[in-house]
Amino acid sequence: MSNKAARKPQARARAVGTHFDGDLRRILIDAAAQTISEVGCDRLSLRDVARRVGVSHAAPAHHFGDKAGLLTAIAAEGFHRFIDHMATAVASPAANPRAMLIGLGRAYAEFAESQPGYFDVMFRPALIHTEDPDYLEASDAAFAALLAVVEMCQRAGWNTGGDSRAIAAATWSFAHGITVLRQYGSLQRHFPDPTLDAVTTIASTLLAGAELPETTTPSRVR
Amino acid sequence: MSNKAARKPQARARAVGTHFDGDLRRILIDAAAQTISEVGCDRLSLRDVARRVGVSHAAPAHHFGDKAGLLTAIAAEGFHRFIDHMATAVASPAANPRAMLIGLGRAYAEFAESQPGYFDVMFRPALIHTEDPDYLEASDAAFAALLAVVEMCQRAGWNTGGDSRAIAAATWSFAHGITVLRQYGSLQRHFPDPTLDAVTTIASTLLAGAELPETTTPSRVR
DNA sequence: TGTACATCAGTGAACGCGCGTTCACTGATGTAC
DNA sequence: TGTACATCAGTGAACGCGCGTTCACTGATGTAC
Repeated sequence: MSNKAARKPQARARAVGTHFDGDLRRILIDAAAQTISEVGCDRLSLRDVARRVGVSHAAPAHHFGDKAGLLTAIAAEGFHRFIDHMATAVASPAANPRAMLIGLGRAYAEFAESQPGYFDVMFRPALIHTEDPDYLEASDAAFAALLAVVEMCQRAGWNTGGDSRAIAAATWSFAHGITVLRQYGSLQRHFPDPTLDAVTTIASTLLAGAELPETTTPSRVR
Repeated sequence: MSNKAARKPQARARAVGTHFDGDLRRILIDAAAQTISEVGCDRLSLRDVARRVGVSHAAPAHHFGDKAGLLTAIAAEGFHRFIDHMATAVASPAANPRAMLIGLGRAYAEFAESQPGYFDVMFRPALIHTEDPDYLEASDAAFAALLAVVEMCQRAGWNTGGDSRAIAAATWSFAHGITVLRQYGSLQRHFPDPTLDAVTTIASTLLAGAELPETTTPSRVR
């Protein structure tokens, strides 16, 4: 038995078994993500997922232990997909660090839009087993990937004095904020363009705004 | 009958009645917000709220129609409290527009931290009656207040060429992202300082980072 | 090749639970006359 | 001042529902001998 297998023995279902040849785990995750994209995290039920897949309602519990176990597996899978999506965005040519960071924000919003079932679970710690090693590993890898991009931008001469972790946290926060407010429809209400171009505009706008006078005192409103 | 009363006749319970003299509506909202801060939006039940207040389980439905009605009332009340909180933050002296915007982000995170029961409902459109006039009015007023601050900063010479609505959307997004990632614990995991000072640092960092070279091409990672 | 056994994915019946909503009602209060 | 009536906040019993979890089980497969 290898160290890796000893460390997470139940991480992947073995491709042997009776009715589904070990695929049921993955099938259940896919179906659950699809269900979440339709009805939201909160209305997901194990019985509904089982019904969609066509297995008994006890099957999901058999694979994931409990409901939080299924959601945890979805979140971990979501972070892996997220990392892949981000890597694609960063790999495409960007003229400069600003364009790259803006592209990252855009990719973030794209991911949330194209895979809402996964995205919604990734940031709902109350619903999952946050101490699950697979989940933590995937979540940390996502942050590490973002950090790598930030450091690449710094090596290109951007914001060289800043703490890269703080910059990464700021970038993540900004992208996350745009994305979820967009999902909620809050941004659309006040900023009519509903397309991803709006994200680009918004991101550019805040970055542009940073070039502000340091010493002027603004006049009071009313 | 005044126009205002005609416009929203059911907006406030009249201070007449039998057992609670019309206060039960407010008491239920407070208790529900408290409950949400303890167990989260999703686990709120009308019966639990009624139990805490000490009334029959049918009383909340009597006042709010249904569960979404109660949550809608909480969201509207939350936006009103939010506006008050922001107004206080903006009223305190700020040396320049950047400090003012950072203070706004800090106030945003403070509000979410001090009144989580309200904050959590304000951005959960799936759970409320989003077409409710009170809710829409309160939500719009909050955005208008933010817009006023942005325009004040612009009048002080900051980012004068930017579209004020886009800037406001960007500011809101950034503050929202920091706030919810902090709530989830995602930021704490990668950026250890758990205090509000971290918010200030993060906000400053992104704004500082905007002063980036426009034409440099970053080197590829790996 | 054949037999016996171990494994384990998936079953389906049963459980107890808390929920939202409905509805006929009670009883205190305000008001018209 | 007294009477009759309308209003309406809050009651409590009853409903049907879908849920998560448990558990003894079935039956297909892999493996040891």
